[in-house]
Amino acid sequence: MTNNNPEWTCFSHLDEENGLFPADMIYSIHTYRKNELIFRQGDVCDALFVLIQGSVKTEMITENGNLLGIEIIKAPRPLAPAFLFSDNNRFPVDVTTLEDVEILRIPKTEVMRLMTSQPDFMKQFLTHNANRTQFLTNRLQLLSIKTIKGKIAHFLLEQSNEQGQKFSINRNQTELAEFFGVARPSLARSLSEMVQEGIISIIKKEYTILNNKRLRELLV
Amino acid sequence: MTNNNPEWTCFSHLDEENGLFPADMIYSIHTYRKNELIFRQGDVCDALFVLIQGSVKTEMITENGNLLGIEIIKAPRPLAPAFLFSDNNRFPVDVTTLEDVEILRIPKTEVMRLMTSQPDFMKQFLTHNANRTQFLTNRLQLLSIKTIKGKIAHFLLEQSNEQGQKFSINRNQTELAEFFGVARPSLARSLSEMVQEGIISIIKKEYTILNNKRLRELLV
DNA sequence: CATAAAGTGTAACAGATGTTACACTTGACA
DNA sequence: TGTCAAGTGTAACATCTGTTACACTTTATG
Repeated sequence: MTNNNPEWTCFSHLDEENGLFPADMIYSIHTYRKNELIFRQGDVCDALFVLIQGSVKTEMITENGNLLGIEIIKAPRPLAPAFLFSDNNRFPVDVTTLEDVEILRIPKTEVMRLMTSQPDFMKQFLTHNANRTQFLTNRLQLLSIKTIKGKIAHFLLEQSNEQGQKFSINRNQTELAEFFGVARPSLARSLSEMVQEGIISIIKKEYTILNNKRLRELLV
Repeated sequence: MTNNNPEWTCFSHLDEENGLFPADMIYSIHTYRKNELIFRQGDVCDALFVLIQGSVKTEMITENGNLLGIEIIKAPRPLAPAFLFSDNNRFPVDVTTLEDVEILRIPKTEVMRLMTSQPDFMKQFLTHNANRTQFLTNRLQLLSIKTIKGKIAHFLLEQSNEQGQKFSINRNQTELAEFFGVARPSLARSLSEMVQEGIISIIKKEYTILNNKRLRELLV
């Protein structure tokens, strides 16, 4: 999960007239200076906003999975596209620029028209939101598990689904602890206990699941 | 947030030919008996499945807000519509019937066609998914708060945004505790401490915020 | 190779929450 | 009105996690 979502790179070359969008698309471009508050929590979200230049920060769950706090969004990416069509279509957070930014604004009605006339646009929009939902669902599952060992088990079992019993994890303990929303020494304690109990082994960043059954039991 | 989502009631009368869908819509109807496992976690989700008769249970976050566990879905409602368009389009959970059910299946390509040809269908689909995302985001914010008093503060402040400083909550302590994912006596302890500290008052199910500032400080 | 920075293992202690148990209050209903 | 079930308040104790601190190991960099 990266901030530079390839789905939306088309927008970064909007001015090159690359033909992905109809010539008659209704839109406007807005520029803001560094450190401007451009959306407030509660603002009505009646258009699709796409960050096409620069970066902003919001306070929400981050795309790289860390807990609530500051999320930094870099162009090109849409801003809260899921809220455009929700019944309570208001921004859930404040959005502040980190540098000079350019934002593409497409009115909701125009988005609707694009969706019906441009299948590729629709597909991108749907896929982006679907991925976001899946990501949120997964994070929610992880956070719903209350014990640290349970979180570890959930995470490792997910990895092993994709990569087998032995795999490497490219995050250090500090990053993992943030990802789980726990304190680093607490994570280290849980990990070393799981190693001592023979459930997993850790050599550098190589994790091996030794006892699948007992790992599953930790999920609770 | 109710299980009988009015957005989708159109599907419950599909056989009445009410004209909401084109006569040439491609679909199939599948029936299952009670206690059948109809989807497995990991199954590819290549069509839109709409439960039009009966009820099923899944293990996920529930729509009424309780933590992981059994979610009961009653017709009419789509099953995991967000996963249809995600890159990893697989069911995140097992789905089991609770009674005899009927499921409408619309292939992905047909969904795409409907979306472009039927603006109302598209709108319903988008709105449903948007609401779901908003719901998940909100739950995630709540779960990200680690202290019980913080969760209570988040919840009460949300209520007061909608209803002012004084409002009634139609959940009992047990339900609230489940909603927060904490133990009931622990919730009771935190509530009574907040009352003693003069931050809120509780009379029956009437909650009043007495000290907005201190309540906010509990969010951390 | 030397050194600093980053990462890891671990311990002692504090604080928060869960568990269990029980008394009391309220509300529904015969 | 009496009775029972559901809901609430609260206490004692167990358990888990966070905090802080520090030593050790590994990695990056000059």
